[in-house]
This record gives sequence, structure tokens and C-alpha cells, in this order.
Amino acid sequence: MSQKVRVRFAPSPTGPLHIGGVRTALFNYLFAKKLGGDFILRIEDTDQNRYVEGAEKYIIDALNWCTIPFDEGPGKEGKFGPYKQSERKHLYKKYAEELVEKGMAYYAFDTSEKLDFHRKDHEAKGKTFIYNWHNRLKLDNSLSLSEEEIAARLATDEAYVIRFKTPQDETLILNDFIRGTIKIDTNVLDDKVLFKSDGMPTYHLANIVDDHLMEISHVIRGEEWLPSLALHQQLYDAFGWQAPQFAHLPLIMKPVGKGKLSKRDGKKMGFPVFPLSWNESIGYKEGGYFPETVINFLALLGWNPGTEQELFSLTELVETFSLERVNKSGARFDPEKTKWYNQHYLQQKSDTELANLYATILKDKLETLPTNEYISTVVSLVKERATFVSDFWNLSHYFFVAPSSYAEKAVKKQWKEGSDAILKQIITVLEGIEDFSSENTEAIVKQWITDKELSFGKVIPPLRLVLVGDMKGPHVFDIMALIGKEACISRIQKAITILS
RNA sequence: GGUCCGUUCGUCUAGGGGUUAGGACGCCAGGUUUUCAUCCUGGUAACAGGGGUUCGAUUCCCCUACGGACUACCA
Repeated sequence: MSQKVRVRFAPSPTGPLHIGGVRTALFNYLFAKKLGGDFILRIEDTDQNRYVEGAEKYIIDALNWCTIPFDEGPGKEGKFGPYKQSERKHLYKKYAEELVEKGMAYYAFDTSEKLDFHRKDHEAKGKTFIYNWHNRLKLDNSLSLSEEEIAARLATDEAYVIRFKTPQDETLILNDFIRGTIKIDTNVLDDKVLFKSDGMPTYHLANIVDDHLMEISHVIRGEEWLPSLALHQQLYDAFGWQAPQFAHLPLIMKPVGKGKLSKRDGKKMGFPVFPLSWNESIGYKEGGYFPETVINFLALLGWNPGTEQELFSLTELVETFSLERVNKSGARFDPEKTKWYNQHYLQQKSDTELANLYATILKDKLETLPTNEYISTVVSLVKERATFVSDFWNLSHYFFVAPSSYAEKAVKKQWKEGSDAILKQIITVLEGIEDFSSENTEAIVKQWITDKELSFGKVIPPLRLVLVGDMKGPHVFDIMALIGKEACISRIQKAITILS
């Protein structure tokens, strides 16, 4: 069977996407693009109660920011649309009815209250209530009721659901691309609801029907769906449809503690779990991470190329990705490593690009913005010590504003008896310099030190201290050249009055 | 509880019947930079346990332990 590769990412718009969801989308995207296929976004909003305003837009924006755009989906209608299940509502009922006619599903009239009672009752006895072959004849459904009774109930407006009639005493052989063959005894399965009393299908029905109608070739989803695979496979068989290939991805776990990563973890532990900000939860974008970073670290969570390469562009990922190299076990998410990735990608950016980003921060700090060229030069001097664009200000404020205080420890160590006298003389030296370039100033000052038989250690460190306010930063003569002769002299004078 | 899935350094992972069990992040140390950081070099640290199979098992099989997911008219 050679069929066009079509994969889908099918989130439910119940809130923001978290990085686990983004990774599922990414793996789908990579798989599709590697094989020249299509990546489809389908919104699974069959539960009206859980619908969250703005979530759908968020999902689309997030995918776009992450640079994993979909080929078909809401707003990008292809020939398989619509791509929101709420807009496909009318489609599903006939499929559920078809199964009832075939004797593979049945109407069930049990109320939620009754079922809740059974569940609680069983729980109290340390058992689990399962609605299936062993008790379905004792419950309220079209299998246990007479024809007349069923007809009568259906004729009134009594609420009912349609349940799948799981066969008895069968062993299902399931196939998962990542996990291989899985055997399931149908006797432990329950008769899942396919069609709800509110007229909407459940996830299971809608998912299978849509995947079939949309000609999905591969279903790549999180491991939390593995227990549903038995039902889904049976549904394909019941309809007589060719099932797609399944691949269940390992889950992403919390950095510390137990369980899979949840949407609340970010706030609790102080790192982003969302691509974009959502209410008070900060996103990767707003946290200063680049899309390249997010894509790269997500790709290496549960997948690896089998080589020692760890840095991948999206293009390289598409070329290298394969489902065969996806791991089976869950991966604990490590926020530290994502910082390393970001540092790397920040170094890759051009000075002008970074200067533009930095300018938006500087706008709030300064009354008048220096030229782009100036900011860009500053960036070139400090960027190698930055992980985020937001680090720039701490690293370079002294290029824009004279220090108003001096780091206590640095003063103690570098401001000695006679420092002020030396700096006073330096002022005179600087005043005489015509070409204030870094090289020239350095040559002249160093010559002066030699001539005066002073040590570098007595001159350079205090000079840095008064110019920067701390014992930090790039080559001191580079700093001097950039801030200029006047600023240098005035900073030295100011420091002499304050520190002496 | 039941069903299913999993288990190599602290974390992400490579490997696979005979290896000094490799890399990356983190951490530590040294070097460079008369500063800080970057960078470079080195170091730290792992096959969950018990049984088999085998000349030999971390690798294959079984059991145990541990971890995880699921167990809704949610997805």
C-alpha cells in the first residue's frame, strides 16, 4: 500500500498548548515533511463544556511561532474540511447508528447518577466498575430491554448514549510503530461510549471517523492514548476501514517529582511550559527563548539521531528524523539544557538582529536611544556572555549610562592608596589622545605605564572599576573607545570624588 | 485495585552477548583572557535487583522492585 503520508495534530481547545503537545505536533510535522506528506491541524472540540475562549487561536499562533505550520486546518481549508469537529457535528451520528445496525453497538439508557452509584459502590468494595459483557445484560440498554421497550424509549425524548459492544473472549493483536506488538484480552475492556446524549460524538468516535475521512495515514500521538488503541483498532475493523499506522510517543515528565509534565508545573517551578504566554503563565517566547531553541530541545526529548550531533536546525531535523529512533521511555524535562540551547542560538544571531531586539528593551531604559550602529557594537562586545537578549542590559548598561555606584567588593580589592593620583594623571594622558580607537589608546596608555614604571595591575583594574562600576566586561580599551573620550574623563573625575 | 507501557551517569541519551560502557547538560579543577564571561583541556558520575540461557550478559528470557499512562456521556 503506497498512500500519501498525511498526519494530524488533534488538540482539544481546553487551554494553551503545553510543550508536550508542541512536541507531538513537531514529531508529526517532521515525519510528514521527511516523507513529503501533509501535516493537518484538527481541533477536537466535541466537549462544549470544556471549551476555552481563545485556546484555538493560541494553538495556531503557537504552532506558527514554533515554525511548524500546518498544511490544512482551521483557516487553511483543504478538501477535507471543516477541521473543527464542532463544525462536523452532523457527520458522526450515522456512523454510530451504522454500528448499532450491524449489532456492534447498542443504545444505553443508564443515567449518569446510576452509573456513578455503581462506580462508587464498586470502589467501596475495592473493585472497579466496568460496563461490558459481564454486566451489560443487567443494565439499562437495548441489549437487555425488549424491542417494544426500546422503541418506546427512543420514541420519547429519553436520553441515551451509544456504546460499543466489545466482543467477548478475543485476543486483539495491536501494532504500535514504537512499541511493537501488544496483545489485549477483550474481556478486560469496557463498552466505551461512542455517542453522547447531547448529540455529540465522544473523542473516540469522532477521532476515528475524522482520521478515516481525512485519509490520515499515520497517527502519532502521546502515550496516554495507548490504552485507547484497542478500542480504536476495533472501530476501524467494525467499519471495515483500513486503520492508519499508530505510533505512541513517550511522555515528557516533570523535571523533579513524579508524573508527567503538567500545565501547572511551570508556575510552580519557575520555567516556561507554554510556547507563548497565557494569562500569568510566561511562555518561551516571552521568556526570551528563540523558536530554534524550543524546536531543538523538544526534538531531542525522546528522539535522537544515533550520532553525537545535538544541534539541529528545523531543516536538518526534517532530513534526519525517523520514528524508528524514537525512545520508548518517558523523558524528564530539563530546563537547564534549554538554556544552553538558547545560548547557542543567541550566538548564531547577527549583531544587527540582536541589536533590534535589544533596542525594544533599551527604549524603556533610556530617554534617547543611541544609533543602531552603537547598539550593534555593544552587542558584539557582550553577546558571548549572554543566554537571553534580556541579559544584555546587565551586561552592558555602562555603555549607555555612567555608573552611579561601584561594586563594594571590587572597590575593596582594586581601589588602593594612590589610585586616585594615578587616575588623575590618566586623565591628562587621555586628553592628549587624538585617535581614541581601542588600539591606539591601549598603546599610548600602556606606553605611559611603562614610562612611569608603574604596574599594569595598579592602573588597568581601577580604570575598569571607575568606567564600568565593577570588575566585569569586555576589553577595557574597547569600552573606552566606544563610550568616547569625554565620557571616560568625566567618569574618572566622578569616581575620584566619590571614592577618595 | 485492574489493564497496558517502560527501566544505562543527577538529567537527556549512544551502545549492544566479550567495549577502558561513548556523547551532551550540570557540577568540579586547570589553562587562556591582567577583569567577568566566553572558549579550551581534564575530572566526577550509570547498565534497578534476583534467577535463568551461555564459555561469557549491561545486552536475550523469566520473576521482583520501581516508575509511568489509562481506568468519564474529558480529550
